[in-house]
Amino acid sequence: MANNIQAIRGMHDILPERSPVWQWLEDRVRAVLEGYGYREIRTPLVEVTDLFKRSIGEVTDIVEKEMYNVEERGGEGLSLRPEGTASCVRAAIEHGLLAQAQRLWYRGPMFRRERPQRGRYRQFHQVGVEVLGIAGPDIDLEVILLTRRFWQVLGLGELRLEINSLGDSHERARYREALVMHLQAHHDQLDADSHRRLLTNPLRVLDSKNPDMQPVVASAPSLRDFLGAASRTHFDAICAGLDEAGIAYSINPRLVRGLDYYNRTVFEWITDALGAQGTVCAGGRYDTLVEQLGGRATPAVGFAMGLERLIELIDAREADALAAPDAYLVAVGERAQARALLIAEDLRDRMPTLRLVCHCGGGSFKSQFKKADRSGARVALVLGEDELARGMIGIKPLRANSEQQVVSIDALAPHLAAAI
RNA sequence: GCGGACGUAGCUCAGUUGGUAGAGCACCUGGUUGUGGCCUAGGUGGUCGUGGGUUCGAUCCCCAUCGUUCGCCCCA
Repeated sequence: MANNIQAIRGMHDILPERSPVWQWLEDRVRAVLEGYGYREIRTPLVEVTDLFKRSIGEVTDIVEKEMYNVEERGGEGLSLRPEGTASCVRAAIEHGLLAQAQRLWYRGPMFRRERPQRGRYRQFHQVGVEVLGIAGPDIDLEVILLTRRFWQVLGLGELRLEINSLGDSHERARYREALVMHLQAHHDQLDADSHRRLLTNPLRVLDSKNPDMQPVVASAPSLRDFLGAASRTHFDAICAGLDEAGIAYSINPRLVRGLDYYNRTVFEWITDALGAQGTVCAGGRYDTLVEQLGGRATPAVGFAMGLERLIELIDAREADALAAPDAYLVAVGERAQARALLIAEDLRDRMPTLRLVCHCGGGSFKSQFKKADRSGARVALVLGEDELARGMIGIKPLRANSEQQVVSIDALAPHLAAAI
């Protein structure tokens, strides 16, 4: 291990043993998104640093200390994307997508130079959705319904939904002032983190996990009291919709956001199974972002979910079973091995969807059968020198206790089709 | 970024009050078996994360470093 190069901190390989779950997750998620008419958008992993400064916010941790910046000779600063929304909006503006409403989704790796922990990695993967150009609360609701369907399809229980409204930017600004005043009045009761947050993101103080902070937090003014009629109506409509759809949720007035661009609706799906990194999916409305990035004012809602966190909640058995090959071709003896490759090719020609592993590299019947078992294949095709001499090949069900069937090599395909 | 824990074969771990290490699973070979699944005999495989220090001698002590992990911070 001494001089070996290893993957860098917080960035991990997904090994073949694990990839079936990833593929299963990605396939199912994609199927749901297509079922709602969302279309995939793929954007570069690298963007001009300024894009993230202007969208996420200059004073956020992400921008201040967690971005991977890359140098380009004589050019402007570039960064590995720490999230997906900014790129989507940039692309939508750049290519005139905003002429009509857009339901977009994306997936891929994101990069944040944080201290790694379970559920928090320096390269991690998100699937996200961005709906651009629809203002009403019905689309907020659709997006939440969509996420609930994810959990149904993925077999996840035990996720709870928390929602809140941040109001529009004016309401939020007024609240922020009131909150800062309150916090300053109790300055001596704040812990070090909260002192810092007072300057950077005062709303975050409400989120404090320090029990000593609870009195100050509890006596703070409530954001809800600062919402205007329009914001309230919007929020109430969503709550009513959730009720009708039978989605349990709790309104968490302290649910705020680390990213600057959110307004009105914010929501999070949370699990207790992952310790400190329990938020599996989070999103909300960001009606001012498009304009902020130079596009014409366009309402927007979206969310992102962390795939590593979801993977931890998924039972991998079904995925592993789906990933197994249909058949495993066992061939013992030099001539049989050489012939096996050709037989396998012929089968793949005749059965385009067949998943067939042809054993290579020799070995005894015993060792080859062992591998066939491991592969999860339903049947083994058995080709020994004696079978080969007679132009025959064996079809033997694995796992089940049934008899080997010996058929002519020329007539193998239909027999194999019947056996799997 | 802050504080704590951990780092021994591919995997899960045991162990040495300091004298260069073991088990189970996996892998390879053989026996038994109706050519694999059970059972059984044997074998390969580790400079005990890395670098330095203390010591006659360190995997076990000390320091540093890298990595993982728990909480904080942050967030998906």
